Amino acid sequence: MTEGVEWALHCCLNLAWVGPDRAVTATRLAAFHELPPAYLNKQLQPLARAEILTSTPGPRGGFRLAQAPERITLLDVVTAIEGSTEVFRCTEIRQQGPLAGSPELYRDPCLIHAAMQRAELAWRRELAGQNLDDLTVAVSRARPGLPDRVRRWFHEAAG
Amino acid sequence: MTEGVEWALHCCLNLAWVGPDRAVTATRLAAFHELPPAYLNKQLQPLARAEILTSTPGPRGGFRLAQAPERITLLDVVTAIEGSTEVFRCTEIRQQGPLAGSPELYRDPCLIHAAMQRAELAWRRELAGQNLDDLTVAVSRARPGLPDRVRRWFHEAAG
DNA sequence: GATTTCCTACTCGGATACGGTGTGTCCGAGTGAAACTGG
DNA sequence: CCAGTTTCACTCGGACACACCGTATCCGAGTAGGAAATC
Repeated sequence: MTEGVEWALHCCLNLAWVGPDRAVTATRLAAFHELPPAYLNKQLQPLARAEILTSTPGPRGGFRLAQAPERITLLDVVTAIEGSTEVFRCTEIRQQGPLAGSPELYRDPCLIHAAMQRAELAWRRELAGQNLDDLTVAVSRARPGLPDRVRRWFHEAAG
Repeated sequence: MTEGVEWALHCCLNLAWVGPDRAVTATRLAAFHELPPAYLNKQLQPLARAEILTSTPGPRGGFRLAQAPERITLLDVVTAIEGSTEVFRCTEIRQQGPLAGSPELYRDPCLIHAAMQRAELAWRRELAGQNLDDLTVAVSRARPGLPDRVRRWFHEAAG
């Protein structure tokens, strides 16, 4: 899995602290975790295309959450970065070889593929069951003072 | 995910049909699905290291299942090929940046990491819940005649 | 004919190239705010 | 003082290199079986 997923999740969480009123530039989001700014910008763009973030160019521009945190699931972020293709790619090799008959025999799904799909479905279900708001709640419980400090840091020197 | 996982699963299934009495060469396993023989051999080696298969060199050598099919789970095969590292790599970027304090503050786990771990655990649990024997049973139900034909093909011209 | 020796073909196993994708960087198009000018 | 215009710094967005890992191939080490030679 791409490390862009990790960056995107942390950035979404930070944007959740800041709130939708103020836009945060990719450079500033990168500075918060010491990430390469241009590359982070590149990673955030699929999130904007997926309508998880909104991006505004120009001065006082930047990124902000496009929806309420409770409406953005972890699955949304992951699929935005990694794409919606299954991680296990079934190339249907069962249809190749000396014993492979006519393609009509293979209308029923490949059972190995099906088994992997079940596992992947469980993974997706778990990811879809948690949203950004759950994360903010959990973090504010584990680190009561942190959210305000983060919010203040993003407000300061931002304009 | 590597396509080697798909190959390994199909090969393990075929070896389950053949049974542990006879060894099957990588070349013959490859021919059954029209795969590049040398590369398939390379993919089967981690399975041998993981003691899922046993490999014997020399004439009449090849691969065979090292354990009973019901003792080999899909998770075993996947981790043998892909490794046991988590697919989501937490690089602890929360510890980097201007607001990152001393490392002692980060003894509690990264909550984003924890959330991804939960999803991955669900995935692993689903994979561990199915073994090779389940697959053979399912296939023999969906395609009653297939197992015997596969068995015969691997027996013929093999010695 | 039995036994020992040698040889040969066969198999896995690791070492060696190639290509694609993730990683990282740079520059241009567009925008909004601020400054300047004129009334 | 205020409105209109111009300028300009700032931001995203996509185009351009680099590196690593998955893909693919080849050759050597080791082995088992059989053939040949010997007793």
